[in-house]
Amino acid sequence: MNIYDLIEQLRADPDLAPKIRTTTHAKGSQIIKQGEVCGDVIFLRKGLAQMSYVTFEGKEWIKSFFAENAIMGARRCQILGEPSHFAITCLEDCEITAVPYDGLRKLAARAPDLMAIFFDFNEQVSMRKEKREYEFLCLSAQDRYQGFLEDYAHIVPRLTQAQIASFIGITPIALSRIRKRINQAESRGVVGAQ
Amino acid sequence: MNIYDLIEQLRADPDLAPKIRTTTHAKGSQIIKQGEVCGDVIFLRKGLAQMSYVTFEGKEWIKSFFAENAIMGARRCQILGEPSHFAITCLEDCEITAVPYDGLRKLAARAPDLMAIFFDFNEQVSMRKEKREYEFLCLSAQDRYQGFLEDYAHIVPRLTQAQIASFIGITPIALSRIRKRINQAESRGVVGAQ
DNA sequence: GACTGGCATTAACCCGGGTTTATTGGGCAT
DNA sequence: ATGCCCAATAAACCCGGGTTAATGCCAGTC
Repeated sequence: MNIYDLIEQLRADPDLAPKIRTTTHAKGSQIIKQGEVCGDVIFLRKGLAQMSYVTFEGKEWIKSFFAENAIMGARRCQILGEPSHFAITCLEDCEITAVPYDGLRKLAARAPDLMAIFFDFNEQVSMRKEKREYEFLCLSAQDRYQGFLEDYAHIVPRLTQAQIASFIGITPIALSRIRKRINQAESRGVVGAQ
Repeated sequence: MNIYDLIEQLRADPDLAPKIRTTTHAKGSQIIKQGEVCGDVIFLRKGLAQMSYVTFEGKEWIKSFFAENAIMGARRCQILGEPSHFAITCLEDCEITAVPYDGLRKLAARAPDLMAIFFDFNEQVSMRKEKREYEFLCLSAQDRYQGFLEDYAHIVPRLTQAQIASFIGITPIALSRIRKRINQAESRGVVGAQ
């Protein structure tokens, strides 16, 4: 199910339709700011975005990337109405459609097929988070990096090393060292083509 | 909503009722083994259990603890029918009620209030996982330990240091060093009662 | 009381990653 | 071509946590 069909389905509801807004955001701007409340479910039509925490010391740790056709939101705001612990920032110019969560939740209560879609969506998110927990618990930084290159191959070309490092939980310097190690291992291990 | 009421509600369904089994498991035994398929949703009536990964090198990393009145299961098995990446092990003698996920899922599709319960349950799990991701990304081992003591105060007395260490992603030796640091800081900082 | 096994702690050593600072090199505007 | 900015790399140093092995400390049990 792509988000365009889903948004069409939401627009069909007369209560919800007037609350649905489509907007554009320039690269670098923030769709949700850390510490603010935003109860919207955000459908990313175009562009690339990240969710990230900024710590007291001013360091930024990226918790997720989102590309075209993704669904984002701050669960904490949606469910509890409390301020978001993280920000959503545009890494490229973005086009989004925002739908208030409570309206969506009410509609879903009346529309079992919609509830099922979000139920399945939650399951997908759960499984991604489970994998990420596994990687932090059991894998080294190098293993996490190599796993990232595979899993996110489609967006890797659009990211900087610093962004990738922040996502796997290390500094850009440490990532640079890891890349060096990998290159050295490869040049030692691989016999030249001729 | 406690699990006893929920189980009663599930038993009311004639299709599902015969598939519901209540069993006991001795301390140390495994309810789900790593690498095996178990599509059950497991209601923990009594006892204490853990979910954990065992790596190639034989090290065990604990991903969650569950006490009385908790709901557990391997999402991967339930949703995809694939082998579980982790095991569920009893830390005390346990009494559980197991319900097949697909039956539950079908019933939920017909019973919106049940779907809503599981939807909310998923939201709770999502928020816990989000917190855990934050802790691994942004906090030091010491901060994670002190956070654990607060969040899990009710089960801390039932756990060993090694289990706590495994949960926060360090070795028991490292945890012992952290505890020493904390004690020293306290004895320096706190003025005696008299 | 002596033996045993499991848990927690300690010490000694090593290594990966953080920190700081400096260098390189590629885009891009003027 | 020049100068600027930023991403990426490199070098030097430090520290937290892993590893191994030894010690202390109970609680059972015979």
